[in-house]
Amino acid sequence: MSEITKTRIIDAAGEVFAEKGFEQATIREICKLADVNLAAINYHFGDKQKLYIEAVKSAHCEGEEDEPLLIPAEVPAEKKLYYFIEHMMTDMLDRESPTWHVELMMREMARPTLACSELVQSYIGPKFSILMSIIEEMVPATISLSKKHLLAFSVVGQCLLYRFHRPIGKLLIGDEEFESLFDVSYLADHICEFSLRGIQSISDSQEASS
Amino acid sequence: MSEITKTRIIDAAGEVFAEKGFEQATIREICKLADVNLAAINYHFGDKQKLYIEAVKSAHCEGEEDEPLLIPAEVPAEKKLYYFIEHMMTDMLDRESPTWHVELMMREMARPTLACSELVQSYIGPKFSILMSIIEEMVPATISLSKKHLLAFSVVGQCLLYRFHRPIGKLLIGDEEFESLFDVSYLADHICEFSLRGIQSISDSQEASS
DNA sequence: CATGAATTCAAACGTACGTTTGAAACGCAT
DNA sequence: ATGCGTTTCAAACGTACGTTTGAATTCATG
Repeated sequence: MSEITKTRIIDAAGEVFAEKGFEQATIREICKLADVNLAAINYHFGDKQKLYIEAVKSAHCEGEEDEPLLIPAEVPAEKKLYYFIEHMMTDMLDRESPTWHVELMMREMARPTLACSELVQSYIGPKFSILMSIIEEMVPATISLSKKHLLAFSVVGQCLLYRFHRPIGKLLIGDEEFESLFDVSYLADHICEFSLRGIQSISDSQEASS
Repeated sequence: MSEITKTRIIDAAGEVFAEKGFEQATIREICKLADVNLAAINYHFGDKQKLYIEAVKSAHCEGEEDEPLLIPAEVPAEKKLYYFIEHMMTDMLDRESPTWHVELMMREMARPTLACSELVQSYIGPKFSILMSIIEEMVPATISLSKKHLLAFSVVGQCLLYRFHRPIGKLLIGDEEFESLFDVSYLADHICEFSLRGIQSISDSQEASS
């Protein structure tokens, strides 16, 4: 029963894969970090690829419980939207050095591999469904599903920018200025207010045309 | 005078770097595509890294002239915003297989390397400035620069989502549904309308508090 | 304690990569 | 045609990688 070896390898692999990506990570570095022999990866997982998939799986199994997104049903939809955005931004940004679980999932989002579809199914999909149901509370029932998808994408697009294009942002407006914006609740406030009006706008124009 | 060799190499390099990224691209593949000898890269550029930087440079020098963004000064700011968004979306999405110039710049945005700062300075920066000046036409002068930056980020965040997270989108809502949304002017319409209200919202709340 | 399967280990294999080399081919002024 | 700097070429070098191997070790079970 050497499950402890397997988990040590997965932890080390998650860390290294998160930092360097699949191709740039080497099993030698992973094994050194896990303090196991080189051949252990082949023995326990088969090859590098299978280890990677296990690491991604582990990323969204362990990571999810961090602070689950539980939104009280009785609050108005506007407040739910704020909770959602704030939770998403916290997950992505609010750590000194984010745990490899998040980092690895973000990497998988940026450049999907085989492990991606499962990640979408068991992690991203459920979150997206929550957002969709919040949006559905705010728009008339007559609005088409496509329009609601666009609204959801507009919300998450604003959030993801700060995760995926941070270096560009710093180069664009300067390090200090950009970092000074980088307060989760400040950003969440902005995105939420911006989006609330946008959502109203679309549902207004839909009602007018129906 | 073997400038033609250099340009053949840069073209091939741009293509391969765009498709596979810096690390995954091999100079052997580049040389084969360019139909030059292996040693040509070292002779003309020094090493792989310097070739990459030259390729990125070339990407935003040649690529820029495609269809320059010229917005007539007399149209209302709302229309300027639409032009901007539509131009950005067209650049990023509206090609069967996008020219390597765009692809390479997008790759550099997703994971910046040494070549990034120059890309920001000479390509992204100017575009961002245009967006900022459009926003400045729409908000009261009293609004802070930070708030205007947030507004600009909200606009481009919505646009970039469709470029960088297309595979996720397809997995989330289904291939056909997602691709059916993928019409540049339809998306630009949505993002523009969504953003116009968002921008108004922020400037309203600013005026109320000032 | 003895036995056999499960696990670990050091070492090596084969391959692919970026880079270097030294000679050959070319272009061009004399 | 001769000589010389520039450019191309086939071949090799050194290194790092994923993977494999077969022996050594550990461990549970009888």
